[in-house]
Amino acid sequence: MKVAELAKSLGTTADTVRYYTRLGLLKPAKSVNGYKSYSNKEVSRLKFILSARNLGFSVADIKEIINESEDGKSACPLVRSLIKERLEETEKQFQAMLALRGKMSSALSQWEEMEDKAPTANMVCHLIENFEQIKKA
Amino acid sequence: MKVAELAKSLGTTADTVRYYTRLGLLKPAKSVNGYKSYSNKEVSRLKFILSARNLGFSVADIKEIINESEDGKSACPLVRSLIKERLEETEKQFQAMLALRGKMSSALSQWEEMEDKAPTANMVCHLIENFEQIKKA
DNA sequence: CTTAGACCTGTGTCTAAGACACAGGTCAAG
DNA sequence: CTTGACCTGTGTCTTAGACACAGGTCTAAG
Repeated sequence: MKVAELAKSLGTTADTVRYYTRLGLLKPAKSVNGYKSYSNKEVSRLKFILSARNLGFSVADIKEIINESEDGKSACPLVRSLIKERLEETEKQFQAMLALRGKMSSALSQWEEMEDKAPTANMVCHLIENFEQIKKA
Repeated sequence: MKVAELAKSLGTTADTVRYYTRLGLLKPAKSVNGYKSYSNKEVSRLKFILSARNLGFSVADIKEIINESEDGKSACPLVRSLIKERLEETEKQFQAMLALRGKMSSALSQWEEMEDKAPTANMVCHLIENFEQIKKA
């Protein structure tokens, strides 16, 4: 199997496959013509990687998980611990985005009814420089 | 004013100031000793940049805004149009994070009551490989 | 057999927004 | 003058791939 075939068969891109290969997550054999040749084992390996990415694991996490399992150990405890970390991070980012979204949409609606002003020596744009979020009552 | 002084006075880092300087958003004079020397104008300029970043504008956006204002034009229309774009992006990311968060927390709770398993030839971790999100009723 | 064109490949570079490392410069105290 | 503390500019690193590109491969036509 060539790079593009593998990629298409699992709905991803050749670049992604190459990237995982570069990191050593996939270990294709060398074909006679120098092309990388992926076996069925690589297919299920890639399937695993894509599932894990989809669940929020980083590529580094996945590398760690694979290493553990290649030592014959159960990766389950590691997997549980990693997802706990990632979930916390996601929660933080989620809250940050929530706040940002509120700020932005508040700014947008304020600005729609404010006039344009030309810049001055110490003011680039009064919309931004005078914006203060209205506190919730 | 030296880099670190400027940074501290506005609650940011010297690296950030250097970064904006590298991009040409700040234009310090050269001090005799080769150090960059920031004036009061730079202070308000940096204040503007930080406000804009805080509102979700990218550094590239800010560069564009500043360029507009340095041409003497009002940047307000550009600012309104840019924030609309950024807000849409933020909304998309927000929804993505919402979904991811749900998936992750669902996985975590499922996995807490599942047993560990050793890896097999075609399975790295059954927790991940067998995970399927429970559809909402 | 040869050639043209389409498609594929591996490698190297680029992205955002700074953080970090590091060799060397500056400055005040002794 | 020297020591040490702090500061500086420059260059490299980060994520997870996307993109560019020179060149190789393969199929069909001549």
